[in-house]
Amino acid sequence: MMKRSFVGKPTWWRPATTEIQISPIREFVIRCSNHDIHGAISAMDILQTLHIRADPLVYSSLIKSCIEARDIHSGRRVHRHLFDSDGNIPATFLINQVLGMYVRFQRVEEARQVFDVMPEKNVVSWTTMISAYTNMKRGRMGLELFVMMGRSGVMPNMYTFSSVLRASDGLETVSMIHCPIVKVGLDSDVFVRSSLIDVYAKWGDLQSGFYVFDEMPTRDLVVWNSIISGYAQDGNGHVALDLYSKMRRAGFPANQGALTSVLRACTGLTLLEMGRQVHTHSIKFLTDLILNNALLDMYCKCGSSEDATCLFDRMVEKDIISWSTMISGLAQNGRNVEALELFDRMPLKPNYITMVGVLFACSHAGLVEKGWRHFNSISNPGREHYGCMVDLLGRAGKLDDAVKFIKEMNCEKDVVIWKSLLSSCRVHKDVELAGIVGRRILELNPDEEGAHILLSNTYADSQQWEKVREVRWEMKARGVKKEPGCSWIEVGNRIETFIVGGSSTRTHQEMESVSKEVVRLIDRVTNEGGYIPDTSFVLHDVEVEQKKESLKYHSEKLAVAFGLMMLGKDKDIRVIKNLRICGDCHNFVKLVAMVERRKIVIRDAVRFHHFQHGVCSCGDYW
DNA sequence: ATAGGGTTAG
Repeated sequence: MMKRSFVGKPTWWRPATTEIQISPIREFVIRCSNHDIHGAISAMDILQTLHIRADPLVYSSLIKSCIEARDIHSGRRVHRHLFDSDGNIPATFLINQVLGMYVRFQRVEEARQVFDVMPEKNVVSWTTMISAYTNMKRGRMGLELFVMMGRSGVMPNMYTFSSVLRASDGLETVSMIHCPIVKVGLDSDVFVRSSLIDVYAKWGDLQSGFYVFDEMPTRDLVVWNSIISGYAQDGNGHVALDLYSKMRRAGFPANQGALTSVLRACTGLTLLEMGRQVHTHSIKFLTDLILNNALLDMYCKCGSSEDATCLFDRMVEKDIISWSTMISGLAQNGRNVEALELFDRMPLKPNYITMVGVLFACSHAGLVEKGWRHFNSISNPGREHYGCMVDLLGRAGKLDDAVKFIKEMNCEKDVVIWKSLLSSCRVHKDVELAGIVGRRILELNPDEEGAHILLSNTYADSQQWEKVREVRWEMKARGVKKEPGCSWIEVGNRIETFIVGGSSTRTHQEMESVSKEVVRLIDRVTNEGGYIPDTSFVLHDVEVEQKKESLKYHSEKLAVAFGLMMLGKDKDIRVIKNLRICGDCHNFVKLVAMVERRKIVIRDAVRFHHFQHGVCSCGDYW
């Protein structure tokens, strides 16, 4: 009798590859993967011991489930399965899915390892890696991969371009990427366009960004917001607001992103009333963290820390930006102690920016000891932190300590640091040190306007008119111009601007009545508040009467007078000034707030002054 | 299977 001989395993035990035989298991795996990943993977283990290769859909479904369940361990098991089963190389699209999974789990290096050994990389593989790197702020690597991709002969698509644009490190790179986009006609894609607009704006070429925007046949909300936020961030709030209303007229609804950009524009322009209006539109998005943070910042920077506090207390979710915004916002509004208390209550780890706000609060509250303690708690202090400390020591009159600190500090001694010291020299009338520091600044940057002014002011304080003339002459020779004092106030839906001695938005006649109001106020505070003009703030060597005359027309006085004339009794007067408020105006406004029984808020170049009942929130320490 | 915009200091 012939014996039947078997070679290897019996035929019925052969790896089954047909759809019919595996389909029950496949269905089991897919069904499991929705609620029980471990069970599903165990089923895969069984398949493997049976030498049954699951079909791609099974893997695809499993990977998706792992991502959804945020289960990286199971993800790794599926990954191993994919490559272990009998040496076959998985389909590229499956490996791409594995890449995507690791990227989602923030494991770019793991993704990279898989990517590097992929035999066939397609557009998706490359794009997944490039966008992973750009999202992790590793743009350099993203660009490198983009170049490698080109060399490997794979054509980028719109997905690739919109990702790689965000990795660009300067205008040169942007235009280098822009060229091929135009060449292959991918600039019609809205994603590519919004990336282009954003990245042009980011590197300071808003004009090119606007050009990309302007020639678009079809736009969507994101494209609109890209250009709006570009202008808002560039400090061009008026253009941003104008574009926003155009967007609304074009029929687009205001979503979170758009409202956030509009708020930023309001913040930049210090438009509190408009900001409030935006707030009412924002209640639809009550829980949007970014929008809330923008609102906090708007209220703080528009001088209403009360509104900011109220919103902050109601916010369900707060991140480090919310806390940092509130801390420095309170400090900018003279609520330094509260700022520091808030910092003590903060449940999150402070970052670089948080500590800038904390030190700012210490320096404006004159808390030297506390400032030192906080400074020493920073593990890796940077330029801004050193700057705050110089400010802190200088303001407190510890000029020697400030000099010592600068000498010993482990960071570049730039113009900002020296300017901070120079302004302390002026406050504490140290003419000698001012001369040295001023010269130092002008060596670093001969066209530094602020240093010239500070220096000449310091000399003027101590009546060294010869030196004042010297500095003024040097400014003239260098063509350095003093920025004229300028104040503005929001009345109705308009902004009224006042420059020294006049107005840029009112007629001559209207100015006459504003001047009359200033005179009336001066009389009133002189009689009822004992106001004496402090002519030491007039910096030219002229007769006393002439000095008094010139003080009258400081822009902040005009703006305050205008506000009192135009706004209802129940409204606070809110004025913004481009330079620092002068000492005479500071005293004057304190008295006006008292005799007129009004709350007056002036934001100068550095911070807010809240005047009420004859005192200022800064405690005259500024 | 891969893509775009919005928030804190200076």
